[in-house]
Amino acid sequence: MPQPAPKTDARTKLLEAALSVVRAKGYSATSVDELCAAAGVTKGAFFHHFKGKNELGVAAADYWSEMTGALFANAPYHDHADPLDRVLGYVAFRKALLKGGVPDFTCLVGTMVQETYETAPAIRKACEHSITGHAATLEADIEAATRERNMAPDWTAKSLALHTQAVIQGAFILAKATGGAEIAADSMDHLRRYIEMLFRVGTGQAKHLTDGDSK
Amino acid sequence: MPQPAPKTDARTKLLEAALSVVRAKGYSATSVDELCAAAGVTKGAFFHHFKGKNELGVAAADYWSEMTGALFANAPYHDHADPLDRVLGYVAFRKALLKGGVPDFTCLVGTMVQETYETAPAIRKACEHSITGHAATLEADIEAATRERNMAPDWTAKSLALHTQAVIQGAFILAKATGGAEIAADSMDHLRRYIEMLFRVGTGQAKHLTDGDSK
DNA sequence: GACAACATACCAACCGGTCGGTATGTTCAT
DNA sequence: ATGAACATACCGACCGGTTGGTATGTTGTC
Repeated sequence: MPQPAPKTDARTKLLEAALSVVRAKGYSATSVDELCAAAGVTKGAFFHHFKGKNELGVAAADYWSEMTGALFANAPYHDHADPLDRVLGYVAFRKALLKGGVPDFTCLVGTMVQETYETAPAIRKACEHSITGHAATLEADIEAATRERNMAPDWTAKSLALHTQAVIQGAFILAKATGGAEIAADSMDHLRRYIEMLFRVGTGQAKHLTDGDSK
Repeated sequence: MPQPAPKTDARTKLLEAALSVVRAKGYSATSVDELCAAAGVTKGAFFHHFKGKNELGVAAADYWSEMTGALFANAPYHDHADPLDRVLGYVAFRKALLKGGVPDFTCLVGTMVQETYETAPAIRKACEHSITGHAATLEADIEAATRERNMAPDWTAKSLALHTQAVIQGAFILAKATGGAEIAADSMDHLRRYIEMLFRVGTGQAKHLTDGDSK
């Protein structure tokens, strides 16, 4: 009673509900009523916290950035000394995340931006920020890995970081199309192989790892 | 003799309208009324040709397969003698297609499957068929390229063919998120580089041929 | 008693889908 | 060759449910 209990408030419950419902049904097909029902709150609570559905969309994208940001920040792949191992560890971590049903491991902002990129600029921007912000966490390690090896590649660390996101997002689409994660896992294997090759046979004057395989 | 009407019928006009409207707004956000208005037909015509919205979704995916199938079948990259050149030519062709506004070059079935994979199994299946069918047109060339070089890779032609689709679909998502095609083009460059490296063309050394790095 | 955090009741617009109807063939026995 | 019987393509008013959104409480806390 004197202590305000740490109960989850309606806003958080709505955002949490948005994560699961929108990932399963898409943004447009998710109604406000449905969101309220899933969150166990009423419509009044919804419009108390959000001006409208689109504002919830933006908030959900931001919330997603927060959640996934924490997940990846605390992931063990950062412990590697070699920045390249951190990058490869990231890809392995992404692959390990492919568990459970398709809606459980796919990306909220990747789903949302497809539906809203032309019709809801605010949501598009929030999704862009989420994806590019996440890619940016890889960029430093990629950059460090090239510098450590005195490479002068004809690609930028930024473009490779974004490419990993493209592969991952595309893998999710294939998973949704086939109804399973297997193809997505295969694609991430190809991504891992690509990165390994980039840092072994530099395009240009770079050279690396004269002895055998890493495993 | 009595020729069947040479005018475009309502069904085709509706499918054509679906391609552009759905790619811009998504499937769920596209209403039947809107589709009819864009096609210049009435609602009666719509429900004469399609049992419901979902049946149009399936027909649109099939129509998309038909249209893109013809586009790629007639594309010039098939003329290369070396199957690897055909694969690389395909990637270059996909990159060259990144012109105009984002809704103009993105993929209908990739967009639709994200919204419907859980709620409309028939559409999901049609989209899966469209993507895997398109990937299959690459598989033979990839297979031939490996055989021609006596390679025994630890990846399959099928998985690489599907990986190209993952990269392309993911590139579209990034294009939608950023509002431009530049990042998508960069990602396709990475894909081209990956395939080149897999087959050790360009600056790479073809040291692996009988090197025994396969399983 | 002011204010935030919710709940309840309600609305107008819009949604997918239905339905009775028309215009234009096509078929085929007469 | 005609005309009844039937089929196809399309029209647009209409229906009931759902939508995002609003207006107005109620409740607990400072």
